[in-house]
Amino acid sequence: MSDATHPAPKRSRIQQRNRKRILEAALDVFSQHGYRGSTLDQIAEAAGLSKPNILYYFGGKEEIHVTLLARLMEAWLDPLEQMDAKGDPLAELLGYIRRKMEMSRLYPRESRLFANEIIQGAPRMGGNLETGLKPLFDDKCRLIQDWVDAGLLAPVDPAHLIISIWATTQHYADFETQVRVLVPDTDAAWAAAQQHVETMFTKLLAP
Amino acid sequence: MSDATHPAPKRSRIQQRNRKRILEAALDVFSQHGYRGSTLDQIAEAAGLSKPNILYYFGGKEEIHVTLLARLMEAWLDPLEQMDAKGDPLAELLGYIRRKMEMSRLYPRESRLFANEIIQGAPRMGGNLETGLKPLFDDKCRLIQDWVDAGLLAPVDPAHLIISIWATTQHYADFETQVRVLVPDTDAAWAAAQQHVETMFTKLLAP
DNA sequence: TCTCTTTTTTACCATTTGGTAAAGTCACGA
DNA sequence: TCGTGACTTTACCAAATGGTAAAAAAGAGA
Repeated sequence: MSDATHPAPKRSRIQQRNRKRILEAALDVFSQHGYRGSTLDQIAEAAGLSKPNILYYFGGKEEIHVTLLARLMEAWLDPLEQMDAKGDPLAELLGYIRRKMEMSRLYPRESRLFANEIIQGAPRMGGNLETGLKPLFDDKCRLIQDWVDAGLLAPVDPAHLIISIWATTQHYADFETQVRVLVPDTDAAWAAAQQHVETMFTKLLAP
Repeated sequence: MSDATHPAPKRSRIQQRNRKRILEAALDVFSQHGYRGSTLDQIAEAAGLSKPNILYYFGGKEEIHVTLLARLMEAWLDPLEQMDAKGDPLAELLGYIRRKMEMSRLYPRESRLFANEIIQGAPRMGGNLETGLKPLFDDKCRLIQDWVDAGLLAPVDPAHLIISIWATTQHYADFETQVRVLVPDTDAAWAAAQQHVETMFTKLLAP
């Protein structure tokens, strides 16, 4: 999937390097201040490039943001995609939960970028929610329903199960500021958080 | 608790009415676009007042935002405060969960205002997190721990329990855009959501 | 009704910000 | 080494935005 505006299919070494730099810097800035709270100057400084130079690589502020969102969507869907119909239901779901917790710990910026966008009504996500997320979501809901029907999981509403998995796991990234105030020593706390979430869903799902 | 900048303790009828209008409009705008994404002109239009007129009632954009946050903090803490040490542990916690779900349904704008602020590092919350939230949080954590120690609840990490209650309940307000895409017919879905969340925590907490 | 205070409007302003034009500068193949 | 296309910088600009000054209008009390 290449972005809409820049036509070039092959990119020079310099382009690859600088586009990467810009996206990395933009992720930093956008995830911290939101779309409108971020300025091209901030991104430029973080990327170590001049503002006009950034606009040489991207059509504009919005294009950078949209590019980021589109790229991240893939990575975001991946853990759910991995949930396998052929595996053991409870193990598959717990694996999914573990992967999501891992993502919150390793990629909090990405999580906050999405959170910012969704909270504000996803004005720049285009149809990505409908075309990217919804089909996969529906597919996995069906899978979970099958598991429930087969008696392999306790009866549960698949849609709300997935939603509550997102809620609990992403919360640690999105509301990190709050969590840090309330639960000091974030390192040891991560283990406790992981333990808690896994226990919660194990008790919910065990048939 | 009066706000810092405006000294007047008694306010005229007109002032009361117009300050209320402004805060209501600002809640609408801020919760939808975040702090920097919102403009005084937007707020002014939503309030039906001119921009300079708004600045007659509030010292500036930031003061409006801070005032909103401070006011909402009280309402936000209330459901947790109500959790009573003398009641039945499971019933008290489920009551708390129900009140939080209710708040997400009735006051999604307030929830999103907070979410926006926290995600971006709570730059305008001052010490409200430490002085307002933390003491209550710690207090209730102790209460829950007592219940666990007394064998009235299944063993659970109190801090992460509260955090996961926040996560699951607030998610429905904060990520409403996403939920709406994935779960059509929001009316019937609310009942299912409530049911799901209550089941989840009942299974987790039943001793 | 007259006067003094409170509220509202009109006309501005300085800064910030996304974006552009055009003149360099650099890198690399011939 | 030289020319050509890819990359960078300098110098701008127009619009948006938070905020102010001061005049005008509206209330309220005597």
